[in-house]
Amino acid sequence: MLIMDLFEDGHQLFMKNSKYVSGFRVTCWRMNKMRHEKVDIIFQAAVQVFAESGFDQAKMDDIANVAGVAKGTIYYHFKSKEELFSALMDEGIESLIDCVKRNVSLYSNPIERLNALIHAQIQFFIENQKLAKLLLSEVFGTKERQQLFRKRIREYMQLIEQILQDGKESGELSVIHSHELASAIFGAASILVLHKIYSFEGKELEIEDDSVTVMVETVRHLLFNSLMNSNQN
Amino acid sequence: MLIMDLFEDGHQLFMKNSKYVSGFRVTCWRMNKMRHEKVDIIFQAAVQVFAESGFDQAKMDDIANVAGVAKGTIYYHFKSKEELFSALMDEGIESLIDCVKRNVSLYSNPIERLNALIHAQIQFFIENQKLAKLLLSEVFGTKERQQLFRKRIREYMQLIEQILQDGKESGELSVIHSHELASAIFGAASILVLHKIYSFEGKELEIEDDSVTVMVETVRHLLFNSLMNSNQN
Amino acid sequence: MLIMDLFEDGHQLFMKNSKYVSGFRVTCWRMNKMRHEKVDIIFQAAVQVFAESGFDQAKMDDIANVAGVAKGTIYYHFKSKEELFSALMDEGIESLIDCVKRNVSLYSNPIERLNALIHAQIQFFIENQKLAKLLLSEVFGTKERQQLFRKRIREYMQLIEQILQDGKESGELSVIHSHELASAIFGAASILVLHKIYSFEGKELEIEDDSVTVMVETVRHLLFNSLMNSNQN
Amino acid sequence: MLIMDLFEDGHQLFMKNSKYVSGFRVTCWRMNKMRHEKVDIIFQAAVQVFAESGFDQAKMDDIANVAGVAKGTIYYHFKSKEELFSALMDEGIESLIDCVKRNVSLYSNPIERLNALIHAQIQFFIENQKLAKLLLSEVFGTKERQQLFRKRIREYMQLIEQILQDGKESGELSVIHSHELASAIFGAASILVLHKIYSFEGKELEIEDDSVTVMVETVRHLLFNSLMNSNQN
DNA sequence: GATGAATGAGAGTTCATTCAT
DNA sequence: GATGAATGAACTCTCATTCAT
Repeated sequence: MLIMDLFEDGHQLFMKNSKYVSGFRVTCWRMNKMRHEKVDIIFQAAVQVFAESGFDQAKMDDIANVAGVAKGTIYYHFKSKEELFSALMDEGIESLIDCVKRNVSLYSNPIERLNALIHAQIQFFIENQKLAKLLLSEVFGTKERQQLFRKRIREYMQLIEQILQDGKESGELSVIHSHELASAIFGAASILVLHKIYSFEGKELEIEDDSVTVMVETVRHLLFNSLMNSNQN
Repeated sequence: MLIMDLFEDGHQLFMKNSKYVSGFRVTCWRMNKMRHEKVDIIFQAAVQVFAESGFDQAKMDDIANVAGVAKGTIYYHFKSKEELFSALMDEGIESLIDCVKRNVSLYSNPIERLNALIHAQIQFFIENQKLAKLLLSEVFGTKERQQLFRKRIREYMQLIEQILQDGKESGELSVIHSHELASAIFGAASILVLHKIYSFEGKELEIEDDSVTVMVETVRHLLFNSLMNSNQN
Repeated sequence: MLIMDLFEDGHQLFMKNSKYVSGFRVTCWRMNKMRHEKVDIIFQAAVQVFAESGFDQAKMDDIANVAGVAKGTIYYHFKSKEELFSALMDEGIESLIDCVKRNVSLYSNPIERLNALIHAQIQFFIENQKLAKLLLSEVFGTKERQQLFRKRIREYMQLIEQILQDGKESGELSVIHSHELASAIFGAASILVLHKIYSFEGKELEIEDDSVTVMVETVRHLLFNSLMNSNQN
Repeated sequence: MLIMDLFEDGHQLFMKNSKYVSGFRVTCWRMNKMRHEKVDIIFQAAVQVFAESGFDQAKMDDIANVAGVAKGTIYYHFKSKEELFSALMDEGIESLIDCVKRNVSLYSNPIERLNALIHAQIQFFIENQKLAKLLLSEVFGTKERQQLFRKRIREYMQLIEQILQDGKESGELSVIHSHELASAIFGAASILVLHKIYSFEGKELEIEDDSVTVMVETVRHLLFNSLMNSNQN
């Protein structure tokens, strides 16, 4: 029996009732931060424009236009383009971590926890495709600013690493180089989703789409099965 | 016996005698393109500057300074910043594909081929860290230009996918969703290396460094072992 | 006997009991204009901020902050930044003129009147250093607005000129080009004080400071003695 | 006999053949700095625009228009508005100092030297009226940048002070508080000229104008005569 | 072939002013 | 009377690109 079948029925992601808060859809029953309404409008516009064009190409004018406010209004609420972007990314990464933590915490078994993590991460990225693009395209760059994002992403990877180590200690997981493995797993799931998103050029990938299931299955297969056929031995 | 031990002695990467051609170290006995000397100087400078700053932040002035040529000279050889960058990326991706193909072609067994691919890709990125940064930070973005790079990266992923399918057909590999799996594998290896490169902040990661072995082992473990301990059954 | 000894004991400046009214210290028993309290608070803040930064660099935000009122409140009481500034300068110049007139009027002898004027002007600038900076840095500029200030400063210079002409007519003063002389005298006293104020960078020059006496002596010496030694003849 | 008659015939200012170099008319047979032609054009335009509007109100666009170059050209030669302005002021103050030094050095007698200084300064300001406005309106302000100008102006005042002290020591001059006196003399001559320039609103004050003589006479009278009539004793 | 001074469209940012509350 | 969020015109500065030499 494949481990990937383990949760097929039982588990429910903490993603119901998700709603847009401050630009990207925040899932997991996350508290709505109460915030000035205009700030939220700007956040949403910023996510869209930054995701479309990347940090450098994004113009404050465009963000203002999309938000339907004057350019000055953005600067009334954010000190600079940089700060707006950072606030965005911080909130994004925090949301990812919150969401995944919440889903993982439902299980105590490392295998189940890892499974939940994979599922949550993929689903989070699908539900927040703009953020996914932004995160993964801006997190790897050499600019000063991007070092901060990598720091925060490392926090997320430590989540993974912790599960791996727990499982190793309890003997339930077979793990070597847990630190490296964590980033490999993060990379596998992230690039897979990103690649899928881009292959849809234009249309948004729907959360109900079968490909979500396919992606989850793929990563689970990678983690919990050997690609070598057992009848090879 | 772990598959990852399979090649420990025997196989030799096609990476000996690598030399810098046009800016990034090109491995695998790749033919030196014969080119105008100035063009090569510019290429090398461009790789460095683009890798340091990303496409948007990189200034033609800086490239000219690093290259030690006048700004006009760059424009004599390249139509635009865009074209210079594209030429760079194209050559980079082509080098990656060449290198990996050459190493994979040494084996006929899908498992060994996959193994060789992993090894080659990781080593290529370590030997060409600047290119690695550039490739992975510029390939995921929504700009027009980046779509072309993704197209070329997809070529590389198809290399992986082909091996997976061959192994599936021959019964040697246990594969589902080979298309998705290919990008997951690419992502795992890429992000792992990138993460390692960035964790060295400042110093360059040496090819002799143990961490290279660690990274190869990590990906192989992910591919060829189940993270579930067999004694779990 | 030097004329500069003439008044050493006897005369008392009209500057006792000076108090701050509308931002700069107003001396000479000047009537407190009864004014809306908020207006005075704003005036005081404005003097400070304008003196620190000059007209152009001064921000309405800063004035509002220093005053502890909302920006809108300033606009409720003053039509514009320009008007606020003009009101300030007008009041400042008016204070200077009032103060000097009052002190001069104590004497009937042109020499004594001139002497009193010098003393009063220097002391006024020392007691209102911020105003002094503002006055002298904003009065000489080519902007439209500054022409108005120059006009008012000319009023002050006419005070000087009148004394000179009176003395000339009565034969008590030896004067040529009284109009030009008036501005030279104004310049000598003003720049001397300003230079002194700036040489104290940071600390405020105290009214009790000896340098006040020194400055008064210096200008008197310039006016009432020849720099040529009499034994030169 | 009045000292102000002393030089009426004999002395010749080092101001013949003056020509514009880098924006303001440089007198005193000063060497033409050999400089890129465009830089000079920009300098001249900058002097004009800065003198018309002051630093803050001056727009780089205007300078570019007046100079007949593109805005970018200014930035090709000067790092910033600030730097352009500083270069201008530095050169201006240096020119003043050079010119005055040269004229003063023709005489050995402190009285004659002081006389030459007055004459040279007034003539310099008349020949470089734009610079005069700029210098005197920007030198007294509280901005960081202006502290540098004051420092340089102090250099000039030290020239005056040195003459005063020399004369005091040789017994030829009757001086008290030479430091303060120096700035008073500077102020008298400067404000006198500035006041005159502004009173011509519109037309340029010509160097041949009688008022130049009047101004020189006025300051000399102030210095070398007592305003008190001798028959007062 | 190579140069680098010149260009100018375009971007981020500032801030006096307004006005609904 | 007082507020402060919102505005948008205006400004400085950047930098890819051009072209005369």
